[in-house]
Amino acid sequence: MNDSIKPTDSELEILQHIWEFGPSTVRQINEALSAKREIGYTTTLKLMQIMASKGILVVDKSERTHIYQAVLKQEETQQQLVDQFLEAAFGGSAKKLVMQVLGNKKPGKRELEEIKVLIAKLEGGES
Amino acid sequence: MNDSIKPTDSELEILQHIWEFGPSTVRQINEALSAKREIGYTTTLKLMQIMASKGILVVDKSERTHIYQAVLKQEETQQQLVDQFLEAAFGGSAKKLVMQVLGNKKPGKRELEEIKVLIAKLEGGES
DNA sequence: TAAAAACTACGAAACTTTTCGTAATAAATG
DNA sequence: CATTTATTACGAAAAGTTTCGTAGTTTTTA
Repeated sequence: MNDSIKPTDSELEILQHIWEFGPSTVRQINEALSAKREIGYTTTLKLMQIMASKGILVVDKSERTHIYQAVLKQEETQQQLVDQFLEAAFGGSAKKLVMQVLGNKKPGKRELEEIKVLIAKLEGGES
Repeated sequence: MNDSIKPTDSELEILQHIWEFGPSTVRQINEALSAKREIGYTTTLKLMQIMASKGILVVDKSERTHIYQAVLKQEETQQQLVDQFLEAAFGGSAKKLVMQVLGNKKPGKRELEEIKVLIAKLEGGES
């Protein structure tokens, strides 16, 4: 049931690009990564091939230029990542993580409003 | 200035024990870890020695049984971890992370209250 | 005091991740 | 059509992480 994945940091960089721009080619991703740091084309290719073999990405090979897309939805993956991070870094306490983030990253007024709305909803929809 | 560390998952398990119980011996930590998973004593020892060599832990060798403690405060380390995680998994958006955590972990009423208090403080202390 | 238990040190194996070079092939270009 | 460019496949090196065995000491125990 619990096929919890564990993308590495490099893999997350790739996922983030796919989340933002949709199914992508090796070249597109390599160009995005190259903007941030030096990385060879075949390095990116290999990373993506490994991600496919792990079942993180799925490949469309119908054309010569392969197209990679994510198997899981962004939200599913992020949820797993949050769960793992919460456990590893905050002993599982969601409250501590939220307080830490709010206290130190200081979101703007508008974002705080959205968060308050969500909290109100959570308190209203009493479980 | 920015000596950003990157503890591995094993290292975080060890840090969490030290955060909770204070400076510890290898035996104490090994017993805690052993409760969760199988791990040999010398494995734990080696991990802690490596953490010391990386500057994550500092060792008191004045007695035969060495005592290890964390170099950075829990909050400092967690802040760095949050920063890195935010960047790697949520493209740096604190709001998205908070919304995701609140939405899926559903903290209890009391915890939500604490969070609201913090938000009120953040909104009051207008920047 | 002899044997057992507790510790540290150290090397190295097994894995994983990251990186890239080389080769083979297909497509585009001059 | 010959050459350059784009693409995938593959192997392997380099670096980092995790694991543990063995050896050498010191301490405790029978």
